[in-house]
Amino acid sequence: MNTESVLARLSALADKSRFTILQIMAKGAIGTCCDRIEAYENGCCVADVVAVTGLSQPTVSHHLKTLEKVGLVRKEVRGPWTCYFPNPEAIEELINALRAELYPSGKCDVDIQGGCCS
Amino acid sequence: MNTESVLARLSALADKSRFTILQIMAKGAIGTCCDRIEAYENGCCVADVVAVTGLSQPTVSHHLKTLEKVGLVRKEVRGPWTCYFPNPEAIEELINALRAELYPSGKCDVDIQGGCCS
DNA sequence: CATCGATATCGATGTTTGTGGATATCATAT
DNA sequence: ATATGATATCCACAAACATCGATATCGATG
Repeated sequence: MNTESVLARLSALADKSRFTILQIMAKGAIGTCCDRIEAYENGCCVADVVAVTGLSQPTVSHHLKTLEKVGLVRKEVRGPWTCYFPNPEAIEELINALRAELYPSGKCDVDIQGGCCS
Repeated sequence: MNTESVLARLSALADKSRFTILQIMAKGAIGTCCDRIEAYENGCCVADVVAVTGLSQPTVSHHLKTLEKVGLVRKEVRGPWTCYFPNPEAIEELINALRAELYPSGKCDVDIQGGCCS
């Protein structure tokens, strides 16, 4: 995972609305109106998120698109509904990247232009 | 860790400049100009970050303050220098929170107002 | 106490982005 | 084909924020 992707996922997660969407997906908090999503799938359609969050439909569509673009959710059209499903692997990748990039005493792979005295 | 703190840390991490600052701290990429920081401490003073990133001094001070406010770095005044040190525990806490909040099939602790059909 | 180096704060600016109303698109059923 | 429900896109607006020049504050030193 390159730094750009890490930053994109962090930005996607850092918004309250999007974080809430992922939470309710993860917790199975949505009794979906879409008759093509099984409970174990932890998925939801756009209207579900609108109902639970109180956000407008365009806003929800926009957030889901953002989450999909960075790989945090997977999109699947099922009949008239567009269904979204969480992608735990993306979170795991992000966690691994954070550990690799931000934990002290790793080898230096940053371009150093020298300290202020060099 | 409450959701508010998680979002604050994610926002702090999601900025390219701040992420870079944490990277160069973690990797020990700074040959510091401050004579009171030992190499093993992975710390740096403000001027070091200015030199390495090319950002202005006010911008660097602002970013370091942001990082400190959310607990990602620790601040310590040593003589004429203000030194900053990474705090790996904050990242670990964040990782644990992400796993707890966003991994599917946990118990639901989100306030549900019902799906769109309820 | 006066000066100097280091950092923090202030104020302004330009960009990004979250939001929602209006509208278009898409899939399905009749 | 036409209508209807579901979602995506377009557009505009407002709030948040990254950035930096100017200035203030703070610590050390002579």
